This record gives sequence, C-alpha cells and structure tokens, in this order.
Amino acid sequence: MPELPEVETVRQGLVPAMEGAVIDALEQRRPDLRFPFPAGFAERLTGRTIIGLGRRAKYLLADLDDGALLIMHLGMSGSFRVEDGTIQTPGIFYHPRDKQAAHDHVVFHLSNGKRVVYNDPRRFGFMDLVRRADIATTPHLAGLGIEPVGNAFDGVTLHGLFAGKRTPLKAALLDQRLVAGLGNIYVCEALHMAGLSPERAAGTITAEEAGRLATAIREVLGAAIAAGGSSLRDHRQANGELGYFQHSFRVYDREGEPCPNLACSGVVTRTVQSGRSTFHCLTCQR
DNA sequence: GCTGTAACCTGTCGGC
DNA sequence: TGCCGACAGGTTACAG
Repeated sequence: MPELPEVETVRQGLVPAMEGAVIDALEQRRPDLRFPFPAGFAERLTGRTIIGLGRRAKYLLADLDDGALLIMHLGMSGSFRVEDGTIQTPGIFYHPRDKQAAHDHVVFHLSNGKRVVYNDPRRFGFMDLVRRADIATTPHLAGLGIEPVGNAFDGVTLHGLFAGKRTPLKAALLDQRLVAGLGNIYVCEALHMAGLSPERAAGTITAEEAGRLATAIREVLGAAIAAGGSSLRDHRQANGELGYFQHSFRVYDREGEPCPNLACSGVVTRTVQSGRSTFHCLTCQR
C-alpha cells in the first residue's frame, strides 16, 4: 500500500490518539514482521509517553519520553486503526470478517482509553526501536534522500540528483536514496503530469524538465494527501475511512483508456520496468 | 559503482 | 464452485 501520502494520512489520523498518551500496555502477537522485533520490544515501550508522532519518507517516527524513537514502516499492506470505548466490536472498520483480525500483530493500549492496532496481512512492514540521538546512523533512515514535500525539494535539486544517471527516470524516482517517499503510483502520475517518459535516462532531463517534474511531484503528493491517500486494496485511514485519490488517477491502472491530457490523442499503455507496472502515454510523455 | 532481478508473505482476481 | 496462476502500493540482497 503505502506511499508517502498514505503514510502522512495515517500519521495525521494517529496523532490525536497517540500524542501525549502513555503506553499502558503493548500486545506483540508474533515475534516478527518483515524483521524480528527488537529484544524486549513490548517491555521497552510499556510505560513510555509518546511525545510526538512524525514522518520521514514512508516511515512513521514516534518520539518517546526516554529518548527512544519508535520506527514503524507499513510495508505493502500495513495499516493502523484506532479503537476506543465507543466501539464495541474489534475490527469494526473492516467488513466483519474474522480472518482480518488474524493479521492484527501489535496493539497499543493507551492511557486515554484508546487502542491503536497495527494490521499487516503480508507482513512486509516492520517496527524498530533506536535512540533518537542515533537517528543519523540508523540503517533505515541514514541513506534516505530528499523529502519531496520539503522546502528544499525543487527542480534544481532534482536536476543535480539525476545528473549523469543512466537509469530510467521511473527507477531513479523510486530510488529512496535520491528522493525518499515516492512509490509506483505517484511516480507514474507525476511523470504523466510533467509529460516525461518513464523510460528516459534520468541524466538526460533538462533543468526546465526537472523543474516541471518537481512541480508535478509536489502537486500529485499534495492532492493525494488532501484526498486521504489512495485506497486500492489495503489502505485505510486510521479512522477506518477509505482514501479517494484513486478516483483522480491520470494513468495508474488505466491501461487502454484515452490519455487524460485533452491535447493528446494517445492511449494509456502498461509496460513493465524492473518487474513493476508502469502506466504512461507513449504520445505525450517524451 | 550501477543496474536489474528475485525474494519476502498473503490476499484478491480472473480464467478455466 | 473450486482450483490455479498472476499480480499487488516496498525494500533489500545479490548477480552481472
């Protein structure tokens, strides 16, 4: 599921429940997700106050009162939901199919009476605990590239990052070491908005094209966050509601449909790059 | 060093 | 209806 807009949407949904709350108890229902939980995970979190909940790229970061940082990644299918005393049926945000509850792997019991439940059927997500002071050397975060919704992200920066790269634009944008937070959907969308081919070598784009691309990335991500993210299969907001940006997709999952660019008579085409679907218009994306 | 591919795990969907 | 294969939004290790 989650690319940057989905993670940001989840973060915004979790803040009211988690910030300022004490973790009274933590249920860790299995020894691992994608990676094993760190030693003493539940014990180390129990009794801690969550000072703030932030985000870096696709990572959720919970600052704790003892100087630790809880790192959470949703992988492909991870989601959080918030339950409170008014909700009598655990899993109410799902269609009431019990098998969903089988994938509730972590439950935070908070001092404000709320429960925050982490569900992840495919278990590609993970959680880790590090010292806040060690954030610069934490393997998950240390190599991340520029934040695409941050102030420093613009065409000049993007042009510099791509200089000399022979890798296709699509792969370069998915490379979290260059730009951190983009995924398959929004790369396809931004490249179409910018009129750039995903197959072009990244190092060949001009400064003007890089500016166009940076603007497109900002616009696509901003619109997606405002729409609550995209709900294709797994993503829900923390309050259980679906995002609806998928209704605004220009090209993603629209193979065979007319190009949404009104000045173009092309058709959306699906190709495979690095084993992943790419949707683009062969006519107006150059 | 750079690039592409496979693998991780499970659910869903389409075809037969 | 049931079975099977393809595919899925991320990340990382490894081979070339």
